[in-house]
Amino acid sequence: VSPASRATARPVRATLTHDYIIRTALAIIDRDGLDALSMRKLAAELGSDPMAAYHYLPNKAALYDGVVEAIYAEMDLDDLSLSGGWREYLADSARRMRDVLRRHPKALPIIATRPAYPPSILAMADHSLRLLQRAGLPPSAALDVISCLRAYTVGHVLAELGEPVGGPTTATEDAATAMAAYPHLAAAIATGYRPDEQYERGLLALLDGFARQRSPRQARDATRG
Amino acid sequence: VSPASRATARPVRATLTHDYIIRTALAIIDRDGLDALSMRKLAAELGSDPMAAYHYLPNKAALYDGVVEAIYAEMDLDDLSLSGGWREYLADSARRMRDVLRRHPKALPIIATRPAYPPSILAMADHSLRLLQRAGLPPSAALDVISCLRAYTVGHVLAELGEPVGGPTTATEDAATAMAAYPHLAAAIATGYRPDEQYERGLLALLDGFARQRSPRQARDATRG
DNA sequence: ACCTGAACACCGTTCAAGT
DNA sequence: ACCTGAACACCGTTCAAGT
Repeated sequence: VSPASRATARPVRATLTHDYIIRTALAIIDRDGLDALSMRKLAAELGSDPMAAYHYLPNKAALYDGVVEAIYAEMDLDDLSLSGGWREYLADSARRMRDVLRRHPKALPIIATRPAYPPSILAMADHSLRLLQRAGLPPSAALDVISCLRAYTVGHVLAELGEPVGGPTTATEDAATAMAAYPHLAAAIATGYRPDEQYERGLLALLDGFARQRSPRQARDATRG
Repeated sequence: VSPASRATARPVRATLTHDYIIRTALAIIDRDGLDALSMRKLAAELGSDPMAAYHYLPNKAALYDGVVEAIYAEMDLDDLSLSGGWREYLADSARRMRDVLRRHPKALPIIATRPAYPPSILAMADHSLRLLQRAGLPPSAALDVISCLRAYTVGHVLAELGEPVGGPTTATEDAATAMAAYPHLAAAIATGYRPDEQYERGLLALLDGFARQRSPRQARDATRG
């Protein structure tokens, strides 16, 4: 490595691979944000012509798809305990999903909206459904359970870490001042924001609620009063 | 109005107002999608120079903020019953939120990520907290409840109607083929997708779960077995 | 096969100018 | 005050060309 090439920071070049392109794109997103990722900037980071990536990808949307796939691939399920009951398994896999999303806050808009069916997610879903059906739930109800858990998890991470799509808000009144007129809201917010505890509470509430739906008689009794 | 100006479709021009600009922007998003909204296209629709809007808005991000605000303003709470218990009120306001989000699927990415504290939302939140505290919850726990409900609602609508941020996916394998290897998943999906019922199930599960957390002894008993 | 480079039709926004 | 129009520094992608 010559001193000159060391001085030019990035372009060390590793022959360009689909995988290498995707990993570089994810690095740019994590570092500079979703809007900062352009085909031209990606090329500069790769040390190639802006058009070189098009030999491995049909368009920029495919780049996004690859990035989402790469993120989900980070979720390893090997140490996910299969021995516990359905509640433990569903809770653990939801927490694991949350952890992965939280690792890439700048990528949340594409994670939350681009379709992706990576083996990790599908395997988790399949095992979840198996456990739920074994516990007495019909297939459609079981699917509802895991769909709602996923929706809750994505929504919660988005609320916690999601950056405004379309660029930063023009600083007008912030939350604190707007809420001054609402006493209960102001008081509640003053107690602080603890996203981990909040997520955990909602997760357990969802699981408890679904467990109760499993036995309708019990649920009906509890609803009164 | 001359025949010529009637022939040129759009540019009827109404002197340009902040409100009129925002409403036109929302109409473009609803019709053509988020990426189709450009300052130049907006100007064409308004019948003005591309720079005219900058007299009412500092930048495009402010346009997005206005659009989100306008969407939330659609939610009218006047007929939201205040007489029922906290569960009825929380369920109703969550459903109302969902209805508004579903009316603007193309705008979901900005709704889900841009901060907005419109009176409608704040008033709803405040009343919810009041009811929850009256039911015995401490302020922080009450805030957790409504935050989780909002996260769940946003996440669910996003999963149902969210279009891929960054453009349509390059058609590779679709969901159906990818899931062939996962029998429980395939069987569950074959039963069909009913988003309304699914949302309702998750909503009630969340509320049931939170209701149970309210009385810890009862919850602890139910957890075993 | 893999990569380049010019070119096209777009962007958001600045800036000086018009009324 | 309100709006225009040229200009700047960007975009994603097509297309012909190089090795």
